[in-house]
Amino acid sequence: MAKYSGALEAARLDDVFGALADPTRRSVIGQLGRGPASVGDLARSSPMTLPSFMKHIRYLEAVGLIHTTKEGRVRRCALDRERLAVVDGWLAEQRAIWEGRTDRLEQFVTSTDANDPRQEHV
Amino acid sequence: MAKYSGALEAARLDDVFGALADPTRRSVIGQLGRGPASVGDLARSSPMTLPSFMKHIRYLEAVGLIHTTKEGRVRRCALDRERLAVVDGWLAEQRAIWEGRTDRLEQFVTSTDANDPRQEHV
DNA sequence: CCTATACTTAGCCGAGTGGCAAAGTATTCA
DNA sequence: TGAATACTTTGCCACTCGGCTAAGTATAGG
Repeated sequence: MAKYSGALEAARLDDVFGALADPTRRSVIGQLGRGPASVGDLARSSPMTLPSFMKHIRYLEAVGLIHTTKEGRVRRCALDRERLAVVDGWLAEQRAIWEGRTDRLEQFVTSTDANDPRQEHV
Repeated sequence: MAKYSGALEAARLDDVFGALADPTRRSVIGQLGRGPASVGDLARSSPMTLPSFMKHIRYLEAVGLIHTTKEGRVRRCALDRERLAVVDGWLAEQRAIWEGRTDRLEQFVTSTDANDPRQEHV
């Protein structure tokens, strides 16, 4: 789960990409894309035991891709779409590099330290 | 590095997302986006030892994000952009699930607005 | 031929991931 | 009240990851 001190955006990328690197977690994201659901609902489509499944839920929550609330004995999960934007941002940045323009789009998308005159690669 | 038997696409997603979950590897991809480079060139921007760095190179190569060739005593690395398309594909799939029609990057990145009746949070 | 360069191989290590089973807690329902 | 439901906690385990050092191999250059 990557513990950076300064590079916030990089830490988020580590976390989010790491979260997406697992089929169970991607499946959860896919299901929550259709609307909120309880842990039990989500777990039903997975072959693993509940404690194991819960680890994935907590991982996703820690990373900020989902958030959960307890309602009675049920834990309801919902997607936090905006966290996925860092992926789009990174991809856009790469395309900007390929196309030789290291400027506006990238600046906009990775808006963590916008007052930093680009200079870090190599 | 996930070894699936049937689910090819899922395995690729595991691998590619896994590859992107590391800052050293993302940095390599970023550098190679500007053109091919030797292992030494790439490693120079990283604080780690060469053997450690090489592991990342081999990881990226195994996943299909880069390919390398040996020229004399130098190993030249180059980016395989098309492998990154699986990420685009997955994101598009998610967007299709929760928005149904939006596919413009800028709009997605900026879309923290919720004019969609299906979601109450965010 | 000798040396510097550019990896490469081998082996070790601590931390983290991803899974399990068993037992516990808190609600809900009859 | 008592039982079923829906997690939750605890503890264990195998394996991978990401880093290291040390030593080896293969060119390139002088």
